[in-house]
Amino acid sequence: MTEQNELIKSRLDALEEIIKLGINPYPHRFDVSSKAREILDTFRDPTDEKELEELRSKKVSIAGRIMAIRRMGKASFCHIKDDTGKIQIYIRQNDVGEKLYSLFKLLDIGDIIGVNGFVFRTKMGEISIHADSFELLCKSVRPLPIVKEEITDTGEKIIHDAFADVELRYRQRYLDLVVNDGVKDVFLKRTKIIKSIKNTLEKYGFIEVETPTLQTIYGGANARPFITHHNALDIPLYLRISNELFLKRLIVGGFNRVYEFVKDFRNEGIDRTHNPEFTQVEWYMAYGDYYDSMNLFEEVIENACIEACGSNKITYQGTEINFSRPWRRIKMTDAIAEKNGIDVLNMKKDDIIKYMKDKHIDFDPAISHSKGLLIANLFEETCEEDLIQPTFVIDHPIDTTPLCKPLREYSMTQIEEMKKDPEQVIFVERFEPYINKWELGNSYTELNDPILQRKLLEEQAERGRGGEEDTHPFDEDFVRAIEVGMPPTTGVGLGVDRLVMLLTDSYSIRDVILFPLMKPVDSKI
RNA sequence: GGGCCCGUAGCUCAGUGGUAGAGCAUCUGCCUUUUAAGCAGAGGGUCGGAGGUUCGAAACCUCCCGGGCUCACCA
Repeated sequence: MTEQNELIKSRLDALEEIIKLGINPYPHRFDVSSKAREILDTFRDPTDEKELEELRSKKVSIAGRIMAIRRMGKASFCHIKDDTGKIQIYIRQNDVGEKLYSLFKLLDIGDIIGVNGFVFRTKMGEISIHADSFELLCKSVRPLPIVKEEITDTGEKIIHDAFADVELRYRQRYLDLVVNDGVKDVFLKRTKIIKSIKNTLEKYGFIEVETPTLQTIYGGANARPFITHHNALDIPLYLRISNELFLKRLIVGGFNRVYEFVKDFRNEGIDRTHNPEFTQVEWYMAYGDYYDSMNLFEEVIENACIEACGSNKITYQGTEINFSRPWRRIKMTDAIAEKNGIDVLNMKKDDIIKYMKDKHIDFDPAISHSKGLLIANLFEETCEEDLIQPTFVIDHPIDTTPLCKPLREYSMTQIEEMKKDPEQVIFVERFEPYINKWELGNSYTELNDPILQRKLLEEQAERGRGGEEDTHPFDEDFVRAIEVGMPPTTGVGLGVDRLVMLLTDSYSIRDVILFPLMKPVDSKI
Protein backbone atom coordinates (compact mmCIF):
# COMPACT_ATOMS: atom_id res chain seq x y z
CA MET A 1 0.00 0.00 0.00
CA THR A 2 2.56 2.57 1.04
CA GLU A 3 5.87 3.17 -0.64
CA GLN A 4 7.64 1.77 2.38
CA ASN A 5 5.75 -1.46 1.99
CA GLU A 6 6.66 -1.64 -1.69
CA LEU A 7 10.31 -1.29 -0.80
CA ILE A 8 9.90 -4.03 1.77
CA LYS A 9 7.88 -6.15 -0.63
CA SER A 10 10.62 -6.12 -3.25
CA ARG A 11 13.05 -7.29 -0.59
CA LEU A 12 10.69 -10.01 0.55
CA ASP A 13 10.38 -11.10 -3.10
CA ALA A 14 14.16 -11.25 -3.33
CA LEU A 15 14.21 -13.27 -0.12
CA GLU A 16 11.83 -15.78 -1.68
CA GLU A 17 13.99 -16.02 -4.80
CA ILE A 18 17.04 -16.68 -2.67
CA ILE A 19 15.29 -19.49 -0.87
CA LYS A 20 14.24 -20.91 -4.26
CA LEU A 21 17.92 -20.99 -5.23
CA GLY A 22 18.38 -23.30 -2.24
CA ILE A 23 20.35 -20.71 -0.28
CA ASN A 24 19.79 -20.13 3.42
CA PRO A 25 19.49 -16.36 3.83
CA TYR A 26 20.14 -16.62 7.56
CA PRO A 27 23.04 -19.01 8.11
CA HIS A 28 24.56 -19.64 11.51
CA ARG A 29 28.16 -18.47 11.37
CA PHE A 30 31.03 -17.17 9.29
CA ASP A 31 34.78 -17.23 9.90
CA VAL A 32 36.12 -13.68 9.86
CA SER A 33 39.86 -13.33 9.33
CA SER A 34 40.19 -9.65 8.48
CA LYS A 35 38.77 -6.25 9.23
CA ALA A 36 38.34 -3.39 6.81
CA ARG A 37 40.53 -0.99 8.73
CA GLU A 38 43.30 -3.51 9.09
CA ILE A 39 43.33 -4.23 5.35
CA LEU A 40 43.27 -0.56 4.38
CA ASP A 41 46.05 0.23 6.83
CA THR A 42 48.21 -2.67 5.64
CA PHE A 43 47.98 -1.76 1.97
CA ARG A 44 48.44 1.93 2.27
CA ASP A 45 51.22 2.43 -0.30
CA PRO A 46 49.73 2.40 -3.83
CA THR A 47 53.10 2.20 -5.59
CA ASP A 48 54.26 -0.98 -3.96
CA GLU A 49 53.19 -3.45 -6.66
CA LYS A 50 55.48 -6.15 -5.37
CA GLU A 51 53.73 -6.25 -2.04
CA LEU A 52 50.34 -6.37 -3.73
CA GLU A 53 51.48 -9.21 -5.94
CA GLU A 54 52.60 -11.13 -2.92
CA LEU A 55 49.33 -10.60 -1.12
CA ARG A 56 47.32 -11.80 -4.09
CA SER A 57 48.00 -15.31 -2.89
CA LYS A 58 46.97 -14.43 0.63
CA LYS A 59 43.27 -15.01 1.23
CA VAL A 60 41.10 -12.82 3.41
CA SER A 61 37.64 -13.38 4.83
CA ILE A 62 35.67 -10.35 5.80
CA ALA A 63 32.07 -9.74 6.81
CA GLY A 64 29.97 -6.63 6.82
CA ARG A 65 26.85 -4.78 5.78
CA ILE A 66 26.43 -3.69 2.16
CA MET A 67 26.36 0.10 2.07
CA ALA A 68 26.52 0.74 -1.69
CA ILE A 69 26.21 -1.37 -4.84
CA ARG A 70 27.35 -0.56 -8.37
CA ARG A 71 26.36 -3.29 -10.82
CA MET A 72 27.80 -3.41 -14.33
CA GLY A 73 26.33 -6.44 -16.00
CA LYS A 74 28.43 -9.44 -15.18
CA ALA A 75 30.68 -7.66 -12.71
CA SER A 76 29.86 -5.46 -9.76
CA PHE A 77 31.35 -3.37 -7.04
CA CYS A 78 29.93 -2.90 -3.59
CA HIS A 79 31.08 -1.37 -0.34
CA ILE A 80 30.66 -3.26 2.87
CA LYS A 81 31.00 -1.82 6.35
CA ASP A 82 32.25 -3.79 9.31
CA ASP A 83 32.90 -2.59 12.83
CA THR A 84 36.13 -0.91 11.77
CA GLY A 85 35.19 0.80 8.54
CA LYS A 86 34.23 0.45 4.89
CA ILE A 87 35.95 -1.47 2.13
CA GLN A 88 35.14 -2.08 -1.51
CA ILE A 89 34.39 -5.56 -2.87
CA TYR A 90 34.75 -6.54 -6.51
CA ILE A 91 32.64 -9.46 -7.70
CA ARG A 92 32.80 -11.03 -11.20
CA GLN A 93 30.56 -13.76 -12.54
CA ASN A 94 33.66 -15.46 -13.98
CA ASP A 95 35.14 -15.77 -10.51
CA VAL A 96 32.17 -16.63 -8.33
CA GLY A 97 30.11 -18.62 -10.82
CA GLU A 98 26.65 -18.07 -12.25
CA LYS A 99 24.72 -19.25 -9.24
CA LEU A 100 26.48 -16.99 -6.76
CA TYR A 101 26.37 -14.11 -9.17
CA SER A 102 22.62 -14.48 -9.54
CA LEU A 103 22.44 -14.44 -5.74
CA PHE A 104 24.42 -11.22 -5.78
CA LYS A 105 21.83 -9.70 -8.11
CA LEU A 106 19.22 -10.34 -5.41
CA LEU A 107 21.14 -8.48 -2.74
CA ASP A 108 20.21 -5.04 -1.44
CA ILE A 109 21.86 -2.28 0.48
CA GLY A 110 21.67 -3.30 4.12
CA ASP A 111 22.25 -7.02 3.57
CA ILE A 112 25.13 -8.58 5.45
CA ILE A 113 27.59 -10.72 3.52
CA GLY A 114 30.81 -12.59 4.14
CA VAL A 115 33.45 -12.40 1.42
CA ASN A 116 36.43 -14.63 0.67
CA GLY A 117 39.00 -13.21 -1.70
CA PHE A 118 42.26 -11.38 -2.10
CA VAL A 119 43.27 -7.78 -1.78
CA PHE A 120 43.96 -5.73 -4.87
CA ARG A 121 43.96 -2.18 -6.08
CA THR A 122 41.48 -0.96 -8.69
CA LYS A 123 42.33 1.14 -11.74
CA MET A 124 41.09 4.13 -9.80
CA GLY A 125 43.48 3.29 -7.00
CA GLU A 126 41.14 2.04 -4.29
CA ILE A 127 42.26 -0.85 -2.14
CA SER A 128 39.54 -3.46 -2.57
CA ILE A 129 38.82 -7.15 -2.16
CA HIS A 130 38.49 -9.30 -5.24
CA ALA A 131 35.91 -11.93 -4.29
CA ASP A 132 36.56 -15.60 -4.96
CA SER A 133 33.28 -16.39 -3.30
CA PHE A 134 30.85 -14.81 -0.93
CA GLU A 135 28.05 -15.84 1.36
CA LEU A 136 24.81 -14.12 2.30
CA LEU A 137 24.79 -13.87 6.10
CA CYS A 138 21.60 -11.89 6.62
CA LYS A 139 18.97 -10.62 4.23
CA SER A 140 17.70 -7.21 5.27
CA VAL A 141 14.00 -6.72 4.57
CA ARG A 142 13.74 -3.11 5.69
CA PRO A 143 15.49 -0.39 3.68
CA LEU A 144 18.18 1.82 5.20
CA PRO A 145 18.07 5.58 4.89
CA ILE A 146 20.74 5.86 2.23
CA VAL A 147 23.67 8.12 2.80
CA LYS A 148 25.89 8.82 -0.20
CA GLU A 149 29.47 9.83 0.16
CA GLU A 150 31.45 11.77 -2.35
CA ILE A 151 35.19 12.17 -2.17
CA THR A 152 36.23 15.36 -3.93
CA ASP A 153 39.48 15.88 -5.81
CA THR A 154 40.89 17.54 -2.74
CA GLY A 155 40.11 14.44 -0.69
CA GLU A 156 37.26 16.14 1.11
CA LYS A 157 34.36 13.94 2.07
CA ILE A 158 30.89 15.22 1.28
CA ILE A 159 27.87 13.47 2.73
CA HIS A 160 24.77 13.59 0.59
CA ASP A 161 21.29 13.14 1.98
CA ALA A 162 22.53 12.53 5.49
CA PHE A 163 20.08 10.78 7.80
CA ALA A 164 19.63 13.86 9.91
CA ASP A 165 16.17 13.82 11.48
CA VAL A 166 17.20 13.94 15.11
CA GLU A 167 13.99 12.37 16.31
CA LEU A 168 14.38 9.33 14.07
CA ARG A 169 18.10 9.15 14.84
CA TYR A 170 17.40 8.86 18.57
CA ARG A 171 14.35 6.64 18.24
CA GLN A 172 16.07 4.26 15.81
CA ARG A 173 19.61 4.50 17.03
CA TYR A 174 20.49 1.26 15.20
CA LEU A 175 19.93 3.08 11.91
CA ASP A 176 21.84 6.10 13.12
CA LEU A 177 24.79 3.89 14.00
CA VAL A 178 24.75 2.02 10.69
CA VAL A 179 24.36 5.03 8.48
CA ASN A 180 25.99 8.00 10.19
CA ASP A 181 29.73 7.79 10.53
CA GLY A 182 30.97 9.33 13.73
CA VAL A 183 28.04 8.35 15.92
CA LYS A 184 29.69 5.11 16.88
CA ASP A 185 32.95 6.91 17.59
CA VAL A 186 31.22 9.01 20.22
CA PHE A 187 30.10 5.88 22.04
CA LEU A 188 33.46 4.19 21.67
CA LYS A 189 34.97 7.27 23.25
CA ARG A 190 32.38 7.07 25.98
CA THR A 191 33.50 3.59 26.97
CA LYS A 192 37.13 4.71 26.77
CA ILE A 193 36.40 7.56 29.14
CA ILE A 194 34.61 5.27 31.59
CA LYS A 195 37.42 2.77 31.42
CA SER A 196 39.97 5.50 32.01
CA ILE A 197 38.09 6.77 35.07
CA LYS A 198 38.01 3.24 36.45
CA ASN A 199 41.71 2.76 35.76
CA THR A 200 42.65 5.93 37.59
CA LEU A 201 40.51 4.99 40.58
CA GLU A 202 41.76 1.40 40.62
CA LYS A 203 45.30 2.71 40.54
CA TYR A 204 44.61 4.32 43.90
CA GLY A 205 43.05 1.22 45.38
CA PHE A 206 39.38 2.04 44.88
CA ILE A 207 37.05 -0.94 44.72
CA GLU A 208 34.01 -1.08 42.45
CA VAL A 209 30.78 -1.85 44.33
CA GLU A 210 27.07 -2.08 43.61
CA THR A 211 24.29 -0.45 45.63
CA PRO A 212 20.51 -0.52 45.17
CA THR A 213 18.71 1.18 42.34
CA LEU A 214 15.35 0.50 43.96
CA GLN A 215 15.28 2.23 47.32
CA THR A 216 12.67 2.43 50.06
CA ILE A 217 13.92 5.90 51.01
CA TYR A 218 15.61 8.19 48.53
CA GLY A 219 18.25 10.72 49.41
CA GLY A 220 21.73 12.06 48.82
CA ALA A 221 20.54 14.82 46.50
CA ASN A 222 17.66 17.23 46.11
CA ALA A 223 15.50 16.03 43.26
CA ARG A 224 12.08 14.61 42.66
CA PRO A 225 12.18 10.84 42.39
CA PHE A 226 10.41 8.35 40.17
CA ILE A 227 8.05 6.31 42.29
CA THR A 228 7.17 2.70 41.64
CA HIS A 229 5.51 -0.05 43.59
CA HIS A 230 6.51 -3.48 44.78
CA ASN A 231 3.55 -5.84 44.51
CA ALA A 232 4.54 -8.63 46.86
CA LEU A 233 5.49 -6.28 49.69
CA ASP A 234 2.81 -3.75 48.73
CA ILE A 235 5.13 -0.80 49.38
CA PRO A 236 6.25 2.19 47.34
CA LEU A 237 9.79 2.10 46.01
CA TYR A 238 11.88 4.90 44.58
CA LEU A 239 14.38 4.81 41.76
CA ARG A 240 17.56 6.22 43.20
CA ILE A 241 18.35 9.88 42.77
CA SER A 242 21.81 9.25 44.20
CA ASN A 243 23.89 6.47 45.73
CA GLU A 244 25.74 8.69 48.19
CA LEU A 245 24.12 7.43 51.37
CA PHE A 246 24.83 3.79 50.52
CA LEU A 247 28.46 4.37 49.65
CA LYS A 248 28.96 6.13 52.98
CA ARG A 249 27.48 3.12 54.74
CA LEU A 250 30.20 1.08 53.06
CA ILE A 251 32.86 3.44 54.38
CA VAL A 252 31.34 2.93 57.82
CA GLY A 253 31.53 -0.81 57.19
CA GLY A 254 35.24 -0.68 56.51
CA PHE A 255 35.60 -0.34 52.76
CA ASN A 256 38.09 2.50 52.69
CA ARG A 257 37.93 3.34 49.02
CA VAL A 258 34.88 2.56 46.91
CA TYR A 259 33.40 3.74 43.66
CA GLU A 260 30.29 3.00 41.67
CA PHE A 261 29.02 3.95 38.24
CA VAL A 262 25.27 4.31 38.47
CA LYS A 263 22.23 5.44 36.62
CA ASP A 264 20.49 8.08 38.70
CA PHE A 265 16.87 8.92 37.99
CA ARG A 266 15.46 12.38 38.47
CA ASN A 267 11.90 13.28 37.68
CA GLU A 268 12.68 16.72 36.29
CA GLY A 269 12.77 18.53 32.98
CA ILE A 270 14.51 17.34 29.84
CA ASP A 271 16.87 19.62 27.96
CA ARG A 272 20.24 19.76 26.28
CA THR A 273 22.10 18.86 29.47
CA HIS A 274 19.42 16.86 31.32
CA ASN A 275 18.03 13.37 30.69
CA PRO A 276 15.71 11.75 33.27
CA GLU A 277 18.18 8.91 33.68
CA PHE A 278 21.83 9.80 33.61
CA THR A 279 25.13 8.30 34.59
CA GLN A 280 27.18 9.33 37.53
CA VAL A 281 30.28 7.94 39.13
CA GLU A 282 30.72 8.54 42.82
CA TRP A 283 33.77 7.66 44.81
CA TYR A 284 34.53 7.84 48.53
CA MET A 285 37.91 7.85 50.19
CA ALA A 286 38.37 7.39 53.92
CA TYR A 287 40.95 9.53 55.73
CA GLY A 288 40.98 12.17 53.03
CA ASP A 289 39.49 15.65 52.76
CA TYR A 290 38.19 17.73 49.88
CA TYR A 291 41.69 18.84 48.91
CA ASP A 292 42.52 15.20 48.25
CA SER A 293 39.34 14.96 46.19
CA MET A 294 40.27 18.00 44.12
CA ASN A 295 43.66 16.49 43.34
CA LEU A 296 42.15 13.17 42.38
CA PHE A 297 39.34 14.78 40.41
CA GLU A 298 41.82 16.71 38.29
CA GLU A 299 43.79 13.60 37.62
CA VAL A 300 40.74 11.51 36.75
CA ILE A 301 39.53 14.08 34.23
CA GLU A 302 42.91 14.82 32.71
CA ASN A 303 43.62 11.12 32.24
CA ALA A 304 40.22 10.53 30.66
CA CYS A 305 40.76 13.47 28.33
CA ILE A 306 44.17 12.25 27.20
CA GLU A 307 42.84 8.73 26.79
CA ALA A 308 39.86 9.82 24.70
CA CYS A 309 41.30 12.80 22.83
CA GLY A 310 45.05 12.25 22.89
CA SER A 311 45.60 15.60 24.55
CA ASN A 312 44.60 17.49 27.66
CA LYS A 313 43.36 20.37 25.54
CA ILE A 314 40.07 20.09 23.70
CA THR A 315 37.71 22.27 21.74
CA TYR A 316 34.09 22.19 22.77
CA GLN A 317 31.70 23.86 20.31
CA GLY A 318 34.46 26.24 19.28
CA THR A 319 35.71 26.98 22.80
CA GLU A 320 39.15 25.76 23.76
CA ILE A 321 39.29 24.06 27.12
CA ASN A 322 42.53 23.18 28.85
CA PHE A 323 42.47 20.40 31.43
CA SER A 324 46.08 20.72 32.54
CA ARG A 325 46.53 20.45 36.25
CA PRO A 326 46.34 22.17 38.65
CA TRP A 327 42.98 23.80 38.07
CA ARG A 328 42.05 27.15 39.44
CA ARG A 329 40.55 27.01 42.94
CA ILE A 330 38.43 29.86 44.20
CA LYS A 331 36.18 30.38 47.18
CA MET A 332 32.57 31.06 46.30
CA THR A 333 32.66 34.38 48.15
CA ASP A 334 35.85 35.41 46.34
CA ALA A 335 34.27 34.57 43.02
CA ILE A 336 31.35 36.82 43.91
CA ALA A 337 33.74 39.60 44.98
CA GLU A 338 35.73 39.25 41.78
CA LYS A 339 32.67 39.48 39.58
CA ASN A 340 30.49 41.90 41.52
CA GLY A 341 33.02 43.90 43.51
CA ILE A 342 31.17 43.25 46.77
CA ASP A 343 32.12 41.45 49.95
CA VAL A 344 29.05 39.46 50.91
CA LEU A 345 30.57 38.45 54.24
CA ASN A 346 30.48 42.04 55.40
CA MET A 347 27.00 42.65 54.09
CA LYS A 348 23.76 42.23 56.01
CA LYS A 349 21.32 39.71 54.61
CA ASP A 350 18.94 42.50 53.62
CA ASP A 351 21.77 44.34 51.85
CA ILE A 352 22.38 41.26 49.72
CA ILE A 353 18.67 41.09 48.90
CA LYS A 354 18.72 44.77 48.00
CA TYR A 355 21.82 44.31 45.86
CA MET A 356 20.19 41.45 43.99
CA LYS A 357 16.98 43.38 43.47
CA ASP A 358 18.91 46.42 42.23
CA LYS A 359 20.79 44.27 39.76
CA HIS A 360 17.59 42.52 38.72
CA ILE A 361 18.97 39.17 39.78
CA ASP A 362 16.18 36.64 40.11
CA PHE A 363 15.80 34.70 43.30
CA ASP A 364 13.12 32.63 44.95
CA PRO A 365 11.62 34.60 47.88
CA ALA A 366 11.47 31.29 49.73
CA ILE A 367 15.23 31.49 50.30
CA SER A 368 15.24 35.03 51.69
CA HIS A 369 15.44 33.65 55.24
CA SER A 370 18.92 32.27 54.54
CA LYS A 371 21.92 34.46 53.92
CA GLY A 372 23.82 31.36 52.80
CA LEU A 373 21.29 30.41 50.15
CA LEU A 374 21.21 34.00 48.93
CA ILE A 375 24.98 33.92 48.53
CA ALA A 376 24.80 30.64 46.63
CA ASN A 377 22.07 32.07 44.46
CA LEU A 378 24.05 35.23 43.77
CA PHE A 379 27.00 33.10 42.80
CA GLU A 380 24.98 31.01 40.37
CA GLU A 381 23.36 33.98 38.74
CA THR A 382 26.47 36.08 38.30
CA CYS A 383 29.58 33.88 38.33
CA GLU A 384 28.74 30.59 36.59
CA GLU A 385 28.65 32.15 33.15
CA ASP A 386 32.36 32.96 33.33
CA LEU A 387 33.54 29.54 34.46
CA ILE A 388 34.71 28.15 31.14
CA GLN A 389 38.12 26.76 32.04
CA PRO A 390 38.18 24.03 34.70
CA THR A 391 37.66 25.69 38.07
CA PHE A 392 36.93 24.40 41.54
CA VAL A 393 34.50 26.62 43.37
CA ILE A 394 35.10 25.82 47.01
CA ASP A 395 33.57 26.57 50.41
CA HIS A 396 29.83 26.76 49.98
CA PRO A 397 27.30 27.95 52.59
CA ILE A 398 26.11 25.18 54.90
CA ASP A 399 22.47 25.70 53.92
CA THR A 400 23.21 24.29 50.47
CA THR A 401 23.79 20.77 51.81
CA PRO A 402 23.28 18.79 55.01
CA LEU A 403 25.95 16.19 54.21
CA CYS A 404 29.14 18.22 54.25
CA LYS A 405 31.53 19.08 57.04
CA PRO A 406 31.98 22.74 58.12
CA LEU A 407 35.35 24.40 57.54
CA ARG A 408 38.04 23.11 59.89
CA GLU A 409 38.65 26.60 61.30
CA TYR A 410 35.38 26.56 63.25
CA SER A 411 35.11 25.07 66.72
CA MET A 412 31.97 23.08 67.54
CA THR A 413 30.78 25.70 70.03
CA GLN A 414 31.42 28.40 67.46
CA ILE A 415 29.16 26.62 65.00
CA GLU A 416 26.38 26.49 67.59
CA GLU A 417 26.70 30.24 68.19
CA MET A 418 26.84 31.07 64.49
CA LYS A 419 23.76 29.01 63.72
CA LYS A 420 21.71 31.20 66.04
CA ASP A 421 22.59 34.39 64.18
CA PRO A 422 20.93 34.74 60.74
CA GLU A 423 23.63 37.25 59.73
CA GLN A 424 26.34 34.63 60.18
CA VAL A 425 27.11 32.20 57.42
CA ILE A 426 28.78 28.90 58.13
CA PHE A 427 30.75 27.56 55.20
CA VAL A 428 31.37 23.92 54.48
CA GLU A 429 34.21 22.06 52.81
CA ARG A 430 32.44 21.53 49.53
CA PHE A 431 33.61 22.09 46.01
CA GLU A 432 31.96 22.03 42.65
CA PRO A 433 34.08 21.67 39.54
CA TYR A 434 32.92 23.97 36.76
CA ILE A 435 33.81 23.49 33.13
CA ASN A 436 32.17 25.32 30.25
CA LYS A 437 29.71 26.87 32.74
CA TRP A 438 28.49 23.42 33.75
CA GLU A 439 28.66 21.84 37.16
CA LEU A 440 30.53 18.69 36.37
CA GLY A 441 30.33 17.23 39.82
CA ASN A 442 30.13 17.80 43.51
CA SER A 443 32.38 16.91 46.41
CA TYR A 444 32.61 17.24 50.17
CA THR A 445 34.74 16.61 53.11
CA GLU A 446 31.98 14.35 54.34
CA LEU A 447 30.13 15.17 57.53
CA ASN A 448 30.77 12.42 60.10
CA ASP A 449 29.65 14.18 63.27
CA PRO A 450 26.48 12.19 64.08
CA ILE A 451 24.95 14.88 66.28
CA LEU A 452 25.31 17.60 63.68
CA GLN A 453 24.34 15.17 60.91
CA ARG A 454 21.06 14.27 62.60
CA LYS A 455 20.30 17.90 63.24
CA LEU A 456 20.97 19.04 59.68
CA LEU A 457 18.96 16.23 58.13
CA GLU A 458 16.08 16.89 60.51
CA GLU A 459 16.16 20.57 59.66
CA GLN A 460 16.14 19.80 56.00
CA ALA A 461 13.28 17.36 56.32
CA GLU A 462 11.32 20.01 58.21
CA ARG A 463 12.14 22.76 55.79
CA GLY A 464 10.83 20.68 52.95
CA ARG A 465 12.58 22.82 50.42
CA GLY A 466 10.76 26.04 51.13
CA GLY A 467 7.28 24.61 51.17
CA GLU A 468 7.57 22.36 48.17
CA GLU A 469 5.69 19.12 48.39
CA ASP A 470 8.60 16.80 47.85
CA THR A 471 10.02 16.95 51.34
CA HIS A 472 12.98 14.75 51.89
CA PRO A 473 12.25 11.73 53.97
CA PHE A 474 14.49 11.36 56.98
CA ASP A 475 16.75 8.35 56.62
CA GLU A 476 17.04 7.03 60.15
CA ASP A 477 19.22 4.11 59.13
CA PHE A 478 21.74 6.39 57.47
CA VAL A 479 22.08 8.47 60.65
CA ARG A 480 22.39 5.22 62.60
CA ALA A 481 25.35 4.28 60.41
CA ILE A 482 26.98 7.66 60.98
CA GLU A 483 26.43 7.14 64.71
CA VAL A 484 28.32 3.87 64.49
CA GLY A 485 31.16 6.03 63.26
CA MET A 486 32.50 6.96 59.84
CA PRO A 487 36.18 7.84 59.56
CA PRO A 488 37.11 11.23 58.13
CA THR A 489 36.08 10.82 54.51
CA THR A 490 35.85 12.68 51.27
CA GLY A 491 33.56 11.83 48.41
CA VAL A 492 33.00 12.92 44.83
CA GLY A 493 30.17 12.72 42.35
CA LEU A 494 30.99 13.20 38.68
CA GLY A 495 28.46 13.61 35.89
CA VAL A 496 29.66 11.17 33.27
CA ASP A 497 27.32 12.26 30.48
CA ARG A 498 28.43 15.86 30.65
CA LEU A 499 32.07 14.85 30.70
CA VAL A 500 31.49 12.72 27.62
CA MET A 501 29.72 15.65 25.95
CA LEU A 502 32.78 17.82 26.53
CA LEU A 503 35.28 15.23 25.34
CA THR A 504 33.29 14.31 22.23
CA ASP A 505 32.24 17.86 21.37
CA SER A 506 28.58 16.79 21.52
CA TYR A 507 25.97 19.51 21.61
CA SER A 508 23.25 17.56 23.40
CA ILE A 509 23.25 14.98 26.17
CA ARG A 510 21.14 12.88 23.80
CA ASP A 511 24.15 12.55 21.54
CA VAL A 512 26.07 10.72 24.26
CA ILE A 513 23.24 8.46 25.48
CA LEU A 514 22.57 5.57 23.13
CA PHE A 515 18.86 5.46 23.80
CA PRO A 516 17.75 8.80 25.27
CA LEU A 517 14.23 9.04 26.63
CA MET A 518 11.70 9.84 23.92
CA LYS A 519 7.99 10.31 24.17
CA PRO A 520 6.27 7.15 23.03
CA VAL A 521 4.65 7.24 19.64
CA ASP A 522 2.63 4.55 17.93
CA SER A 523 1.96 5.60 14.37
CA LYS A 524 5.41 6.78 13.38
CA ILE A 525 7.44 3.99 11.83
C1' G B 1 4.91 25.22 31.73
C1' G B 2 6.03 30.15 28.42
C1' G B 3 8.10 32.02 23.65
C1' C B 4 9.96 31.11 18.64
C1' C B 5 10.35 27.49 14.72
C1' C B 6 9.51 22.76 12.07
C1' G B 7 6.40 18.34 10.13
C1' U B 8 5.52 17.38 1.85
C1' A B 9 7.96 10.25 -1.50
C1' G B 10 12.20 5.37 2.06
C1' C B 11 16.31 9.68 2.75
C1' U B 12 17.54 15.03 1.84
C1' C B 13 14.59 18.97 0.39
C1' A B 14 11.77 22.65 -3.27
C1' G B 15 6.80 24.21 -3.67
C1' U B 16 2.87 31.26 -0.13
C1' G B 17 -4.63 30.01 -2.97
C1' G B 18 -5.47 27.13 -9.18
C1' U B 19 -4.01 19.40 -11.88
C1' A B 20 1.72 17.42 -5.90
C1' G B 21 7.83 18.28 -7.64
C1' A B 22 13.61 17.27 -7.79
C1' G B 23 18.00 14.31 -6.56
C1' C B 24 19.23 9.84 -4.38
C1' A B 25 16.78 5.10 -3.13
C1' U B 26 13.14 1.36 -5.53
C1' C B 27 11.44 -1.53 -10.10
C1' U B 28 12.55 -3.07 -15.69
C1' G B 29 16.37 -3.23 -19.58
C1' C B 30 21.79 -2.53 -21.18
C1' C B 31 26.71 -2.62 -19.24
C1' U B 32 33.19 -7.58 -16.69
C1' U B 33 37.77 -2.04 -12.80
C1' U B 34 33.06 1.21 -10.96
C1' U B 35 32.92 4.71 -6.96
C1' A B 36 27.43 10.42 -5.45
C1' A B 37 29.03 4.72 -11.70
C1' G B 38 26.47 5.61 -16.39
C1' C B 39 22.44 5.27 -20.20
C1' A B 40 16.99 4.32 -21.35
C1' G B 41 12.27 3.66 -19.17
C1' A B 42 8.60 2.89 -14.92
C1' G B 43 6.25 2.98 -10.25
C1' G B 44 5.79 5.46 -5.62
C1' G B 45 2.18 10.79 -1.68
C1' U B 46 -4.97 10.90 2.82
C1' C B 47 1.42 17.22 1.94
C1' G B 48 1.51 14.95 10.73
C1' G B 49 -4.18 14.66 12.35
C1' A B 50 -9.12 16.91 12.88
C1' G B 51 -12.17 20.94 12.00
C1' G B 52 -12.88 25.78 9.57
C1' U B 53 -12.42 29.93 5.64
C1' U B 54 -12.79 29.60 0.13
C1' C B 55 -15.65 28.15 -6.22
C1' G B 56 -10.87 25.90 -5.04
C1' A B 57 -6.15 24.60 0.62
C1' A B 58 0.16 21.32 1.02
C1' A B 59 -0.22 26.74 1.53
C1' C B 60 -4.75 30.90 5.27
C1' C B 61 -7.35 30.26 10.52
C1' U B 62 -8.37 27.12 15.13
C1' C B 63 -7.42 22.94 17.97
C1' C B 64 -4.70 18.42 18.60
C1' C B 65 -0.21 15.09 17.92
C1' G B 66 5.11 14.74 17.37
C1' G B 67 9.83 17.24 17.20
C1' G B 68 13.75 21.21 17.59
C1' C B 69 15.70 25.69 19.81
C1' U B 70 15.20 28.84 23.99
C1' C B 71 13.56 30.66 28.85
C1' A B 72 11.79 28.91 33.50
C1' C B 73 12.26 24.63 36.76
C1' C B 74 16.04 21.07 38.09
C1' A B 75 20.83 23.52 45.06
